[in-house]
Amino acid sequence: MSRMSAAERRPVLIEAGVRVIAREGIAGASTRAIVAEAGMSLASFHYAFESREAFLDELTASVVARESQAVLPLPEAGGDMREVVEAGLVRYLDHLRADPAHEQAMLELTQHALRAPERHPLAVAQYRRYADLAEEALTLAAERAGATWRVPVPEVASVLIAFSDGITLNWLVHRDDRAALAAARAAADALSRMAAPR
Amino acid sequence: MSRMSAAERRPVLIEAGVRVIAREGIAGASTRAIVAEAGMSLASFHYAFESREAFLDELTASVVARESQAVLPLPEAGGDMREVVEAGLVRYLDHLRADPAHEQAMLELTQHALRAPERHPLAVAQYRRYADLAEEALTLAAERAGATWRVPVPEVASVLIAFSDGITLNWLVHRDDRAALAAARAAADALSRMAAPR
DNA sequence: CGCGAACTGGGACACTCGTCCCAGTTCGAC
DNA sequence: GTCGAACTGGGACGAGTGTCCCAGTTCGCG
Repeated sequence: MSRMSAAERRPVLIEAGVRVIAREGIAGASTRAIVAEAGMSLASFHYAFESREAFLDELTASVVARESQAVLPLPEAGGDMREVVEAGLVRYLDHLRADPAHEQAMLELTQHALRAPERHPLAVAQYRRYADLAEEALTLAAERAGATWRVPVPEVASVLIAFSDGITLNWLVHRDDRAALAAARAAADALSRMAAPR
Repeated sequence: MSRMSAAERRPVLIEAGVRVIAREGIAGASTRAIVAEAGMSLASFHYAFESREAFLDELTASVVARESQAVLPLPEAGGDMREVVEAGLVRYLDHLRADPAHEQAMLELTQHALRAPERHPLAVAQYRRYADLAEEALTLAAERAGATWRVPVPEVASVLIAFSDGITLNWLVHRDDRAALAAARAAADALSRMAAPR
């Protein structure tokens, strides 16, 4: 590997790590597998990162930070709240179908963070980010639909995230687009009932 | 370890395996950790099971097979469909709160099964079992509420499972009972709208 | 009682893992 | 150009892994 500063190396390793985890899971993401994917030597890894755990923590944080293209911007669908929310969920489903490995990797990172108490804040931060995105999307949706949320937006967002997670997990198991769409429709229905026309 | 036939040993090892996975995750469920938990020697493990993977497969199947106390029987709540479904979900939440490690273990087993194509059928079977339970519960709920499902029950079940999964995952991250209840209420609302009074 | 099959414990194997070390190379600053 | 710091590759380490082997023990059956 040509010369490269530790600071430049970190993002390269993280990209490689994301690819390996998507392909093989966290269990398969050994330091050796990661440096092989990145095309560098093992020593470079521990020159750039203190440990594999520290690497995984930074990877999680970094991948979560840019988790935004999935839902936003909302597709420009008109209609009432139900339709707008459903369009948003359908858009998310498209994203999921386009890159299932990525979403599966996110799930695995969550579970990995859940396993050790000292990593729990990472999982919370991950979901904090999801919540921010969801709130933004929901506010936008209310604007589009000309409605207001009767329930505080953060609470609506929390329900939206729970629904998306469940739909994701089920789609990963069955790869059943119809079922996912049906669930998305039901979710949109439930969510839209937390809003009232303005 | 006192003398024991391979056939008797298998369930004992599986119980031990479930405890280890709940405590330490699949990654921590080494053959040595499992036999230590079961109080037997390493050789007994491979006398009873061909390999660790075969063991995990059988463990998954066995644990899924008896996954039923969580939802059924439905608590005897009267009321309309929304109330009955909500009561069922609340009951599931109680079960989740009582033994989070178990639900987390189930999630990990699903993801483990999703990782290798040859184990994918196991994940599907796991969800097939969930679907059966959900269908049973939904049919019972319709009876209780004196209503009928306007949508085929299997489809309602699939939505119910997606919602429960999502609520579970989010509760495992945040341990936020209020948020889980809010999501359960929203889910019950959406589901009940797939039924009509008889 | 005897005998063959079933089961046992302990040790060993080949391997992978995260991490570390160290002698070399390459760079930027002076 | 020199020099010190930054970076490199390769090899080694100790620990942990799944699996296997084998000499012993124990049991049920005849």
